[in-house]
This record gives sequence, C-alpha cells and structure tokens, in this order.
Amino acid sequence: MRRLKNPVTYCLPKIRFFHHFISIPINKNYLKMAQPSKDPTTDFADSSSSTKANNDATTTPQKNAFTELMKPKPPSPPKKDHSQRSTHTKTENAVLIKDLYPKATVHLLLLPRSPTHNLLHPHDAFADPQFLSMIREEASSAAKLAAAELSRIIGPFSKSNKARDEAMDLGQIPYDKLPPGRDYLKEIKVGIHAHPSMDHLHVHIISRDMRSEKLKGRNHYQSFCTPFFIELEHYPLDENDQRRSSRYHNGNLRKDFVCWRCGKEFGNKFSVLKKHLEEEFEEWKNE
Amino acid sequence: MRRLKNPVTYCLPKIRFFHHFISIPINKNYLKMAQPSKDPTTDFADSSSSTKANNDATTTPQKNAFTELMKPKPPSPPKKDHSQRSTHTKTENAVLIKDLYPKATVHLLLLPRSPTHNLLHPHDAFADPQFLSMIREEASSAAKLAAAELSRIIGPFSKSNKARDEAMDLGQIPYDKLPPGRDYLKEIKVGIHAHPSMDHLHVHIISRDMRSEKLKGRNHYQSFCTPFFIELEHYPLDENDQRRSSRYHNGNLRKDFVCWRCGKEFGNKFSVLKKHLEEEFEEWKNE
DNA sequence: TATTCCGATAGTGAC
DNA sequence: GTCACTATCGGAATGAG
Ligand SMILES: [Zn+2]
Ligand SMILES: [Zn+2]
Repeated sequence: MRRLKNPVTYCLPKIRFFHHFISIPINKNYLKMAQPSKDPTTDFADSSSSTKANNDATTTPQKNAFTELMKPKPPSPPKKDHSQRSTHTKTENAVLIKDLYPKATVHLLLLPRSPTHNLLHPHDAFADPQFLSMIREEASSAAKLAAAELSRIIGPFSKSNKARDEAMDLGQIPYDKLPPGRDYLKEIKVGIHAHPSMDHLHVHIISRDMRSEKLKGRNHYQSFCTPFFIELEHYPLDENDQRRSSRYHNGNLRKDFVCWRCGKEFGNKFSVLKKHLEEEFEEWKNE
Repeated sequence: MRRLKNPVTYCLPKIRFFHHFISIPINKNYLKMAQPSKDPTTDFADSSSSTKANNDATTTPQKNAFTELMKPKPPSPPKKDHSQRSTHTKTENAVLIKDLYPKATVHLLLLPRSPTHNLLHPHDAFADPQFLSMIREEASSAAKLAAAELSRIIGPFSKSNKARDEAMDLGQIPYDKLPPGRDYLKEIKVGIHAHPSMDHLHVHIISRDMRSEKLKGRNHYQSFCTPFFIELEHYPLDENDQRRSSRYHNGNLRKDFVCWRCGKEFGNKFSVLKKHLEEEFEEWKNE
C-alpha cells in the first residue's frame, strides 16, 4: 500500500488544498468523530470566498467556514440545497466544491471525508469496494450537478436544444417523439489524476472542453486528456494495469498535445493548442 | 575535409557577421584579386558604427565601410596605426575588429582574408602549416594589442603596477631589479570555438575575466571556458584528438558552470555565476 | 500531476 | 556555437496559529 510523498508536509495535522484555502481536519477530526459534533455550520460558500475573507479588514477572530467544512456531519440532512449562490454540496461522506482554478467550463472537486481513505493513493483507496461504491454514488450526483451547470452556461447555444424547443412550441408532437435535447452528462468526465499533487483524495468532475483562462501549462491539459486521467468507472484497477506505472504516466504527460475533439496534433505548442481549444469551444457549445 | 553547415545561407555571395553588419566579399572578391583593387578605403571604424550608419536618416547611396573592409590590400602598408579611435587593424592577411558583443573586458576577432581558408572549419584551415603560421603571427600581434587595451582599462587598479611605480618613484633601484608590473598578455586567451556559429573563420582574442553585459547565456560562457575553446597554440590537432568530436563538445557546453578563476561550481545557475564573475573581476583587476 | 515566480532552455527568424 | 524574440520547461517557495 503506497503512501503519497511528503505526507508530513501536506497532511499533519491538516490537509490543505493550496490556494483553495480549505483546511480539512483529519487527525484531530478523527478523534472527535466519537464525540458529538458541535456547531455544524450550515453556511454555503465557494472556496474562493475564503480568500476574500482573508482580505477583509476585520481582524476580529472570525470563524473560517472552510476549516469547519469537512467535519463529519450527522446523517440527518443527507443533501444540501445548492442554491444560486453555490453549486457546492456537503453530504455525510463527501464535500463538493468548485475548483478554484477550473481547467474547463465546469470543474468541480469531490472530496471524501473518510479519514481512513483520504491520504491513500486513489488506487489504494478505491481498492475498498465499499468506499468505491460510496464515492461512485457521490460522484454520480456531482456529475449531474455539473451537467446542469454546463447546460445553464452553454445550453442557450445548443442547436439540439433549439430544435427540441421549436418542436415543442409547435405542440402536436408527443413528448417522447420530440427531438432529444443535448445530453450534457455526456460532456462531463469523472476521474482522478494518476499522480495527484495534493495528497487529499480528490475526484475531478470536469467538462470536456478544456477551455479556461486557468489552463496555463502543459500538464494542466495532459493530466485531463491522456490516460493520466483515470475515470472513476475504471476502478478498481487490475493488478497488472499499466496505469499503475509511474513511468507510463510520466510518458503520458510528455506526449505531444492532441486536441480532445478533432484529434489534431500540436507537438509541444501549448499556446497554439490553446487557441485551437477556443475555436473548438465555439463549435462544441453549439452542438 | 569538412564543410560547415548551411554554407549557402551564410557564404554566398558574401559572408555576414550577423549583427556586426560586416559584409566580407569572398567569391566576387576572389575574382577581383587579380585586378587592381579600386578605392581601398583607409577609414577606421569599429563595427558598431555600421549600425549607427544604418540608422542614419540619409537614404542616399553611401559606401558601407565594412563592405569594403575585407578587400585584399596590396602588401604596401603591412600594419595600420591603431589610434585611440579604434584598436582595429588591417593587414595583408587579416582584419582585426572589436567583437560587437564582447564577452569579456577585451574581446577582439581576427578575420583572415584568405578565401581558400575562410569557409573551412578551423581544424581544416589550420591543417595548412603555412596558413597556421601566418595566423599565429597575426594573432600574436593582436594579443599584444588586446593586452595593451586591457592594461589601459584595468591597469590603474593593479597592485603589481602600483608596487613597481612606487619603487620607480623612489629612484635608486636599477631598472632590472624593479618589481615587475603586471603581465597582461597572460590574461589574454587566443583561440577558436569548436563549433563556430559563423562560417567565416574567426579567431577570438579575449581577456579571461568573462565580465560583460553581453554575456547573456550558458554557451557564451561555456564556449570560452571549457575545452570547447581551442587555443590556437594547440593546432594542428592530432588525428585522434577528442576535440574533433561533436559529441564531446556538446558535452562541454552542457557541463556545469565552473568559475574560471576559483573553480567554484554553479550547476546551471547562470545568473549566480554572473554575479560571482562580477565579484571575481573586482579582485582580478587589482592583481 | 495545487499555484506562482523566476530563470534556464529551446526554436525561429534575421537578409 | 552570431543576436533577439518568444515560448516552453524547470525548480523552489508558498499561510500562520
Ligand atoms: Zn480540435
Ligand atoms: Zn570564482
């Protein structure tokens, strides 16, 4: 059973999502689990507001909503209303947040709470069938949220949706004979990075487009668009799966760029790829 | 007998020292050699003034002093008076100019005229004993000029010189018993680069210090401070000399940086090396 | 493969 | 290894209670 590099730096006594400024109590929290959890916060906020809070002039001691965010919750309210303010949800088993540096139009992170799995490499964490099953359910819900968010953003451009709307406006056509609207769930990928940089287990829920200001480097793209990205559905990995090999994944990151949509190659020309992704987005959103 | 890469690009009908803006007629010139050379210019100018000329607003056809610079001269005035305006000299066999991008306090280039050797790789050109002998003489004169120039610049800081001057001021001490002044010729290196970037044969005459604004990249330093720099005295190379190997020289350029004066290593930290060279210069000039 | 900053490295075009 | 421009690549530091 592997452990991630530098666990001390990253994991004790807390795990930090750098630049997300979310603290996720693990060990202390683990001790508290037997005790009644006190003052469970019900606030919603996205991860970036932590940064804003830090910039506030108020120096009075104030609760950091994110320090509390990951506390195990009593099973009472299994889901949270995710209003217009935030797509985040908290369940008994996991927290869902927006990636503060989204690498595509929609990019969420699913963070399991389980302190016995949080610090494991995904291969090992997902080797536990019960845990895997639980995460799959959470991820499935998360993917639906992501699809809804994607639909909200690019739905108005969709030719499929437009055809359906027009047919619907005509009336006369039975509901199950209408042309189907676009299925945005198909545009959502769910999986993990073979070599996560952050020790805390995190599942990416991300739209395919890879169009984002925050997409700044080679690995940003390659880590989502090569086998370096391992879909949650592929777990548990076979003992002999080559995706267990570090060498293999270093190779993936170093491959030439290939457009996820049309297959065009871009060598190592990241900025050319990025321009191309912008063009692809313009077509993709219209599908 | 090797030829340099891209001879067409660089050599025909002229050789250009890029950014020196010196055109060195070779082929046409070769044809003209039998004819009386017309209008031999007697101007002095350093190579940078060509740039200035190009920036002039005058668009009237004007002579480029450097287009004419390399024409073979009748053996009449074998040496030129090198006044304060310029250290350049022109002889029957070669032209001496300041490097427009000096990589050390003093940095001259010796450019042979011989059109039968100009385009050869140094290894091959210097395999001709007569040519080598001629270049050695020219280079020897050039090195003395460089030493004089170096003395002019850093001589005032020299402790050796100061000791000599003070002894001299005392009188009483016989001339041959005075402490010796600093020998600046020892601080001048004469040689070529194993893989010259410019096809036209050029011999570097350069002070050891490598202190210069224009020293901007790894290879600027390594090409003078590793065996990539081949001293003219080492020619002709033995058939089996490893310095004939391209692989060997690529290795030289990729080596870690080593201070030429104290031997300290700098890995690939060019900017750290550069700071250090500045400090070394302060001590070196005082020797 | 968290980001950001800085600097080293690599490819190109120059006329 | 000519220069200069651009962009890619590479290591190191990164909150503070
Ligand atoms: Zn494409
Ligand atoms: Zn030193």
